[in-house]
Amino acid sequence: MDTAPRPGLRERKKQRTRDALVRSALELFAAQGYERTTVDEIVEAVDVSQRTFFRYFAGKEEAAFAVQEMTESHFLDAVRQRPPHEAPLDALRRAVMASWDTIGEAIEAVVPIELHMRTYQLIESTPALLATHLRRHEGLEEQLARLIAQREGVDVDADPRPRVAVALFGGVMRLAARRWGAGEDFSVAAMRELTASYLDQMGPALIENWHTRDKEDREDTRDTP
Amino acid sequence: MDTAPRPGLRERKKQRTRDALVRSALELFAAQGYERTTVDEIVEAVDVSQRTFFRYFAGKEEAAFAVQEMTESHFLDAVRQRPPHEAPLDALRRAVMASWDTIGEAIEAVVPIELHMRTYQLIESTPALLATHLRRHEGLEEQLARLIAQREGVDVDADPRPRVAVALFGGVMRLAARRWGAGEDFSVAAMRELTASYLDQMGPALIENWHTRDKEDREDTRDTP
DNA sequence: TTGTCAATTGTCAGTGGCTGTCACTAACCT
DNA sequence: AGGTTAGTGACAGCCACTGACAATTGACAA
Repeated sequence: MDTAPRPGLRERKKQRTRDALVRSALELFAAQGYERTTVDEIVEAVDVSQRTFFRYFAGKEEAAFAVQEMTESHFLDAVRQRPPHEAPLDALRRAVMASWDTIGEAIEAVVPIELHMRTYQLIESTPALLATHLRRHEGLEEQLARLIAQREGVDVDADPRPRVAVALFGGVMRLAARRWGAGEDFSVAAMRELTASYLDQMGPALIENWHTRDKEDREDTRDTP
Repeated sequence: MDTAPRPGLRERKKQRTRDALVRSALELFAAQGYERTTVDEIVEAVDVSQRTFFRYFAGKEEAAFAVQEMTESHFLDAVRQRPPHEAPLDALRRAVMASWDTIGEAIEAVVPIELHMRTYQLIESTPALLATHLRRHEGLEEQLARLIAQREGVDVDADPRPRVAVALFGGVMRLAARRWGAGEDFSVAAMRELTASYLDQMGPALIENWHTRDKEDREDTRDTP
């Protein structure tokens, strides 16, 4: 089970180079923006050739998502650890909250958490990065759907509910992230509160009539009711 | 209100050049794929300089989404035309269905519908295009949320329900599109059916217990219920 | 220790998307 | 007709990214 028997010098060196590239990239991105940072600048700070950078990362973007990658698999693990009696959406919600609490350490091993939060904010505000982020998010939804289907003992392709449930959940999670990025408070606590409050609104938003009181409000100024 | 008083020779020429570039691009994309098509190839078929292409489109991608742009604003119009007594999610659903019916003509003015469907399929299957598509989709959701809030007479930023409702709806619409792209039948009819069936599952997916029968299934193997 | 093999890296040359600049031409306006 | 403006082409250049080949270095055995 232990995935670390003994890395070996070569492996360790590789890991160090990779981490250094990620750190260099994220710092430069945070300092001057994603587009205004060239790959040459990134590699210069680590003192490797540009070609080496592209051997570690398929593109400049991949370096920007290196830490995100970690948090995503961490979240998937959190979902897997949810007790099976929890309802699907409940399990997803609790998994998110739980993973916020424990992801910190893993991140710090590569970059300061604050830098990661700034990167996340940068992703939300940089069109090119946001686009890639959303594509990755869809990939995650597919994996989640399979997990949920497995949990509930149904077939992902035969029963639409796993994918629909995850789509609903994912839609709201994205909304929370978007609003978080548009706000002022870039703390984890703010993210957590926003997420919770939006998830709470899933039920109310589905209710047919949003106006429980003052029906006068709906006097139609149109001709055909 | 009429936005077409008299185009003028200059305007007409510009429109023709733009349409020709879109058609050329979409045909080449469909024939050899997005990445394998160079801008030089696109402009050569229309006999303009590469520089001109980039004066019409911010990038190669923008040409790929030219027709999508039309369908999106068409859909927004359909939402605006929904009678105010329909519940938000009901109005959205009916607007989608209605816009499928009437979008055809507008598309044909630029490219054959079949080419548009192939392009849509290409977008779903090309990572770079899919990413951009998803970003555009989020932009659309924001506009939708404002529309819904206006319809219901609430404040988009004070009341979370418009954005949540749209997020739920958008999530399911994306799921339908994704599954459509993964399937075999690339017809509008197939898309319509898929959409309807997934929207029907929104309620069921939110139900706490997916297993209506055999409660034996849920005997908890854990200690803390 | 040393020689061999394979993985990692650097160098170089090139492609393709995209931008700035500038001069030229064609459409518009009076 | 003549001046103004918009659209265009040609050219130079930046930057992300790739293929090919040579140089280096860790891994491992003789």
